Amino acid sequence: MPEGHTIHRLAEDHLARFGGRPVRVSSPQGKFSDSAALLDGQVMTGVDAHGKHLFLGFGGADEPGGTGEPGGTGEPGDAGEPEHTGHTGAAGWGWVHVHLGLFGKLGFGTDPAPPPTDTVRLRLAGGGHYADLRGPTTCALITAPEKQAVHDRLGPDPLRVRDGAGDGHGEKAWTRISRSRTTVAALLMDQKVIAGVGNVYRAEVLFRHGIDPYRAGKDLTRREWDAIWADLVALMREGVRHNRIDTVRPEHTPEAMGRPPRVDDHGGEVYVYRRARMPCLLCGAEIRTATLAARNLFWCPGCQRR
DNA sequence: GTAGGATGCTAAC
DNA sequence: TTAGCCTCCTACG
Repeated sequence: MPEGHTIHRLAEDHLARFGGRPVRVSSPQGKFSDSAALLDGQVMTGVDAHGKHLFLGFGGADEPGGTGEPGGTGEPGDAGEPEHTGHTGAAGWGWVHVHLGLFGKLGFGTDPAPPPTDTVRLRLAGGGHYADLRGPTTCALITAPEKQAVHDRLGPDPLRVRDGAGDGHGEKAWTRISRSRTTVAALLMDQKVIAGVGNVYRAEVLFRHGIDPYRAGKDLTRREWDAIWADLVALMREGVRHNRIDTVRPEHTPEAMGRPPRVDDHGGEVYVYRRARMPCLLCGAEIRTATLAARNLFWCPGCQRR
C-alpha cells in the first residue's frame, strides 16, 4: 500500500474528515500516549505530505508554552521545491509526523468507532469519523523546524508539482541521476533523489519506458528522464484519485486484451510487478525478478533495454 | 497453527 | 550488506 500516492491521499482524507475542528486524540497501544494527551482536543489546522511522509498539523491560537516553536513560518524555502496544494495553514505548535514503513496502515471509519485493539498506535476521532493508525515506522510529535528538516532531506515529489510535468521540478532529480553510476532502479527508490516512488511505481515506470533497471543513471538520456518524470506525475496523480496503483495503458487493460484481470492481490493492473515467470503482456517473454538492495525487482527482458 | 513475505527505512557492522 | 522494527495476510501442513 504505502507509496507516495497513498500518503497524499491520506493527507486529503484527514483534512476532509478532521480539518478545522477539534480532534480527540488517543494512543490505545500506549506508545504515543504522552503526545496524544497534549494533542487531545486541539484543532487540526493543516496537513501535508512529502514522499512517503505524512504530517498532521495541530494547534491554533492558544499555544501551550514550551513545546513548540512559534510555528507557522510556513513553507519549505527549499530551492526548487514547488508550492504544493496539500499544505493548508500552519500548525500552531505541532505536527504529527507519520511514516507507515512497510506494514503501517491507516484506516478510517465512521461512528460508532469500535473499541480499539491494542495495536492502534494513534486514534483520531471527531465529526463522526475516526482514524486508526497501526504499525507505523514513525509516529511522533514534532515542531515546524523538525518538519522542515524532513523536507530538506527529501528529493522532489512528483505529487507536489502544481501543474503538470512540464514545469521542471524533476530537474533536481535529473541533476543527481545524470551524474550517477548507480542503477536507475536504485536511484528511483532513493528518497533523497526522488520522493514518493516505491517498489511498484519503480518497476512499472521502467517497464513503461522500456528501460532496463540495471542501466546506470548517467546512461539515461534527458529525453528519457523527462518522459519518466512526466509519467510519474500522471501515474501517481491517478494513484491518489483511485487510491491504488494502475499502470497499464488503456489498450492493455484486461477488457481491451480479453485477458483475465489481476487476481493475486488487492492492487490494480500492472505490467511486471509481482509477475515473475509470467509472460509479458506485450512481448510474451518471461518476466524476471531479482533482489536489489533487499527489495524485489521485476522487469521484462524483452521490452526493457540496457 | 505456523512460517514467511510485503508497496520502507535506518542504524550498525 | 545485514538485522531490526512493526503488523497483517497468505500459503502450507
